[in-house]
Amino acid sequence: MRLHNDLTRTLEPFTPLVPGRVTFYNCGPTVYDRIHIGNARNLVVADTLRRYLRYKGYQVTFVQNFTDVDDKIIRRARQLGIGERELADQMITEYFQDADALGVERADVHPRVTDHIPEIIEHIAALEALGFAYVIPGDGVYYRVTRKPDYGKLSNRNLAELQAGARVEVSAQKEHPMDFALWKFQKEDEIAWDSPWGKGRPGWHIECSVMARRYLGDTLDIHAGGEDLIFPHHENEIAQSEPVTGRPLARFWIHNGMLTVGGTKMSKSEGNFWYLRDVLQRYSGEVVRFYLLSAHYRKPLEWSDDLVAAAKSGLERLHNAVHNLRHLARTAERAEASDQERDLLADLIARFRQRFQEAMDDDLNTALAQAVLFDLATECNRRIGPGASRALAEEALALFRELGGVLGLLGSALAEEESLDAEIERLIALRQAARKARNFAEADRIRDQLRAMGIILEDTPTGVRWRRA
RNA sequence: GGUGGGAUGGCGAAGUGGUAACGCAGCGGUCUGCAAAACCGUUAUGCGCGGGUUCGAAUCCCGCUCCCACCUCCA
Repeated sequence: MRLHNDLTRTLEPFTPLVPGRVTFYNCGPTVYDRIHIGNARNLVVADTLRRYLRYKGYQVTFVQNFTDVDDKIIRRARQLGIGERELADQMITEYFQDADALGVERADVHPRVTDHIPEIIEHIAALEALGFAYVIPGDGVYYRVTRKPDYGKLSNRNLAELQAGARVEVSAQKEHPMDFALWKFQKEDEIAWDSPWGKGRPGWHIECSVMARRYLGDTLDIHAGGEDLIFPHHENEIAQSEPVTGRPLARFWIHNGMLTVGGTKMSKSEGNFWYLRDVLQRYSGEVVRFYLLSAHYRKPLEWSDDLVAAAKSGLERLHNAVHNLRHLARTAERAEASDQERDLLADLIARFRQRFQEAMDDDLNTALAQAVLFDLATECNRRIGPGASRALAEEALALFRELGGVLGLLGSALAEEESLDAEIERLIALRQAARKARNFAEADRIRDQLRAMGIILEDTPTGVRWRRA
């Protein structure tokens, strides 16, 4: 598999440090609010990469943090009149509801900053001992960027360039404008912990350095996040980690592109964002996930209702193919596959599994992988019809399950049949009787009635088939 | 000012040297009692513009135009 490594800005063959095992850290949300659809893209991309690596046979250890203390959390908690921990707890609960809807699996560890204060202090002390930290009284402990000759290697810029375009407020007391806080001293009655430098709380970047190391070791195989985290967040993580461990923080840096609205980046500060929760009122998590994977992860992706609606139609095509196969499996008169069917199946599996893997191996080309699923659907629709054996239909379904599962899609369509309630069963039977009596007006009336109840009927050569709208 | 990314049919989106995937939308047809679903056909002689290299370029080179992101919190 090849992945685009943002550290080298090239496509590189991916191999983990320890054969067969992958350590993977994704920068998780700051839990001061519900996540928006842009956050969702990062979650889905990281989750999909994780699933694919597992599919390839790697044992993946996936860690994603919660940033549960920062300015925004403190401000929000005050507005609401609750504690920071309480707010964070609430938002973490909300987070899991949203992530679950998207089919994003739980990380192996979801560490929280406030549970790792001693390790953070220890790390800052280590930096200080190495001459990478200094105190600004009344302000905080700062990182000394000029002490790191390769500072800027991830974002591909040097201190002179950074300084030239700096929009950051330059504190008169900072040695360099790019120096950043490792520890912020307590102001007023802000939440704070004791430290050798005084009461305060961690700076933004230090948490990831510390928690990634705590759970995954000095060097991660993959560190992911949104591309807007490249600078300063990930640059600063590297700056903090590498002097202490003496090792590269991560071997592969993977960043997803931004979601856009009207061509410009979606962001909380701009206000042009949609909460995932609200989007999920209109579209299923699967539709959202499918849309988020419909473009390559490193490209910007426009978010609009029309585009998502079109994706929903496309996904329905895959669902229909699955429903067709399930109906065939259910109604098949023959259990065992014929020789001819076995050949067909072997051909389908060989071709589509390979094409799918080639797509995913090429820097996680999920758009192409989806196209493979569409082609598979067409092939199944064309070549597996009435008269097919149950074995053939079920094996084709297994292929959908395998490939769809890597993308985190099609789970519900493939799931065991929920039973219809008796009233609906009765209406379907009534309509069948009406059709048999060639009372089509009555049959159509019942079909419309069921349609209004969210049940779509389709008459096939092997009997009536229903699906949910 | 610096650093990157991008412009592909009506819409979205793959494709980085061999003659334009895939999805949506549209149109025509087959099937159907009618539908739905599905299938078949059809919709870019051309991939921002102008040059160049090559037997051959959306893909490489040069120039130009426009757009976006990052350099501040952001996924």
